[in-house]
Amino acid sequence: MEHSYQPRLLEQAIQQGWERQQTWRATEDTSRPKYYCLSMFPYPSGRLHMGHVRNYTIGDVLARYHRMKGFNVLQPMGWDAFGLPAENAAVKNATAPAAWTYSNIDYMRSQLRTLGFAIDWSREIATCKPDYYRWEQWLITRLLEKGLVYRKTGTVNWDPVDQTVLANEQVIDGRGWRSGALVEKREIPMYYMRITAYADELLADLDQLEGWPEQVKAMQRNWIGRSEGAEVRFDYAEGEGHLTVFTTRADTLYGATYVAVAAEHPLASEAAADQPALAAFIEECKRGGVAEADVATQEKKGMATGRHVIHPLTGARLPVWVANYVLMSYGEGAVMAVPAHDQRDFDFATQYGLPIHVVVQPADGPLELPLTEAYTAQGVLVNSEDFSGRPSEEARVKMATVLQALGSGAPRIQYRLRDWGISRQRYWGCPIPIIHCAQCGEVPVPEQDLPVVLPEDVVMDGVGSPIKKDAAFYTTTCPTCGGPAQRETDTMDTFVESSWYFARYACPDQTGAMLDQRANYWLPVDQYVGGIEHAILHLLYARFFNKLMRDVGLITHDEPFSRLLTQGMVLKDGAKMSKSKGNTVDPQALIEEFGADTARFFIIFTSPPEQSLEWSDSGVQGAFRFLKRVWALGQTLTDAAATTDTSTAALAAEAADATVRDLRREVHATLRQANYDMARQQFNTVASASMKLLNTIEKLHTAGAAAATREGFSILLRVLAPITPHLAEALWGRLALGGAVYDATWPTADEQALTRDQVELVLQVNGKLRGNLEVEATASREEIEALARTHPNVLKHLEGLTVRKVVVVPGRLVNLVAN
RNA sequence: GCGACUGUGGCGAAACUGGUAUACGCACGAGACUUAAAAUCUUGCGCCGUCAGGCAUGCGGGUUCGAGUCCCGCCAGUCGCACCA
Repeated sequence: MEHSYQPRLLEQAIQQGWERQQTWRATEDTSRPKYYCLSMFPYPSGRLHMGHVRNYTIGDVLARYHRMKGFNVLQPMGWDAFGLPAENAAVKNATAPAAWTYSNIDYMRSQLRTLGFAIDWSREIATCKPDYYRWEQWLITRLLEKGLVYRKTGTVNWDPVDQTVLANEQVIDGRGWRSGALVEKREIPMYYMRITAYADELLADLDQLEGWPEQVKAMQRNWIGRSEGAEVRFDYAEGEGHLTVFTTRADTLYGATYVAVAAEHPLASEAAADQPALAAFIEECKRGGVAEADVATQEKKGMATGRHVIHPLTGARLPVWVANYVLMSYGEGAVMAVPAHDQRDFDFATQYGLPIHVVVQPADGPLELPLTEAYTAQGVLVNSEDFSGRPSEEARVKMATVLQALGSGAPRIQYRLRDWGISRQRYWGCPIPIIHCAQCGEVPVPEQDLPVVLPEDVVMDGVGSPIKKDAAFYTTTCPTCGGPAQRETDTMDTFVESSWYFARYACPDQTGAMLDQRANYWLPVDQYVGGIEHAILHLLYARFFNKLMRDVGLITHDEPFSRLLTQGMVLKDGAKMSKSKGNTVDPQALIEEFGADTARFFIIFTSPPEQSLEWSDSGVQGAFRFLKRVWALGQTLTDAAATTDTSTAALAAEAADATVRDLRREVHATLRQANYDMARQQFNTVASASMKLLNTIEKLHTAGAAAATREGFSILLRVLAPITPHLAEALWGRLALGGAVYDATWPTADEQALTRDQVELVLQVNGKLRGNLEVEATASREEIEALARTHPNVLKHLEGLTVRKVVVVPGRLVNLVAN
């Protein structure tokens, strides 16, 4: 028998056993409740990083725990395999993105296997494979027919030197990352998905997601940004035409002193035609990237266009300004400015000497003039003709009605959410299944011609996408008229693949349809685990796709993820691990030195799952030390295993000893707490509990209580089974505790063992700790109070004072309030 | 700039509904075993104070018999902001 803990050998043997027995293979089974446990699939960047290890360890703990609780568990894994890094690597190493990606997948799969996750590998998918993305293309063609996919222009980052579109992360301080050239905004045609058509449902259904963190739901609500207000039409004072603005404060309409438009607004370019200074200013506004964080933090600037619009109620001529803080993508790209009641407008008006008209005042009196800041609260209207004297809320509604009667506006609901631009001008992505025909326009690729396969054997030269230069790819014939036509050469945003993979895991081998009935068995995902950085975009898009798939009749449920756990980042020296900072820890080296169980235990123990985790090499040592102690005690107990009597009678006989009884109570109290923590997903304290259990069991062992020791150890191994599955399984087998630990029943605390005759109370005088009191568990409030008043240290602190009140919290404390 | 979150010993953290602040670890000190070291085991460990006791959960207020926990206002850090995934 081997006595020292040798995790690598042990773990390999155990993993081979799982593979032989197909232990994690999941099949539909209506006799048990199902539990679909999903961790966000990785981008195959080359090697696993600690964030992956943490993510998948948390998911694995949940999967294994639920299996022991009697659930039919599915835990799949796959690869988010399209994306920009493969193109960058291809240019750098002169390889094809496909080859690089596949070799990364092979390596990372082997890494995942050494970590011992309970994954059903038979369901593995890679999104860059045609048998996956063909169904995404199929859905897009359906959505095109339904009008949920459409084409319009969108703004992108343009690098004028490299003549290419840049991702936001490739724009650094307003310059292209390779060329260093100043980036410009440019309008190009793109395909969009009409997510705004689902805005109300995406908002409303957040309320049914009880298993989601409140902060994620709050972020999604704010992102969707539903606001009720009014649209107001301003006719041009010079020439024909009008512009429309959206406002949530129609009550301040009489205070509008100018209108601001985005640099891309048609009126701006029209006015710039004969004004070189204005044209130059518009060019300046177009400099820099499209990222909202950059736009929002830049200095507020504007310039008068010389044009005016007519105020719909007063008929006044208001000047139109171009302002760099107005976004073309929100609303109509124009805002009415009310400096007296909007802080941003106030700042702008002050900067450029524009008038400030107060039209709302607090109910309790007029504002002091001149204003030093905008008055943004609600109030009572003034200087607003017939509306003067009305409260804001009432005036707002009335104003919209009056505008509507005049044909100058209407009540409107506006969303901050914009339609989802899915076109990318890149190679390594899913081809958009559309054919452009001079005769028939844009024609979806017919179902029988799908998939549109992305050629994998290409040369990346760093300038443009290979399929845009590949006539064999883009030359085709029109499916409608048979005439010569061209394929779309843009590919899709990789968020599209990750928006439905969770459903495909249910039936990855289905070649005749996107999904089949197995999806309705497994879905919705019972537990989704992934990084908080995905709180908005990925999760919103996946929710959207779930509803799209529902509405084409593929699935029946409304929401994809019933519960969500957003795990925190892995830090070292207080900073995110990254190559550039040189503070990475390689999971591979860690596993080779200490084994997967130590890595898993450390990660679970060190921080609660939702918080960031600070890496500590000595913490890893501590985890390893603990597992060695478990192993050592397990070895000792193995020898006595066969002869140990663990019957209720044997346990009762041992408990005649007060020390043993107290220790056994501690075991069950710790277990009760661990179960509570497991249920609320606070796994770090479950790991703590396993350490406390070992401490207590060692004392039981020293005390010679063989039955209680073995009972405690069998509890410990089951509590550890989800966290350190290899160690738990090996010792469970050696101690002959019956079957395999992953199929053992999850332990519950013995209520009998938890009962106690005496309880300890805390004594306080005026809220300050002054002593302790041991009383019978059955003692009454009066008895407790009487005892408390006789306690020497309490008497000392009551000297010269009169007790005014006595607070007794049963089982906890007595507080004597005196003065 | 906007939205969301976090802040407790030297360090990671615990404290369920407001009820003994610092569980469980790490680091460190002392001791045992050893020729020695490693490993292992035992033990101590918030700060100030000789004791009595006092002070401590980012900072400033408030509610309460009692606040790490609830409320208000600050400060610092982290995540997201639509073409990184």
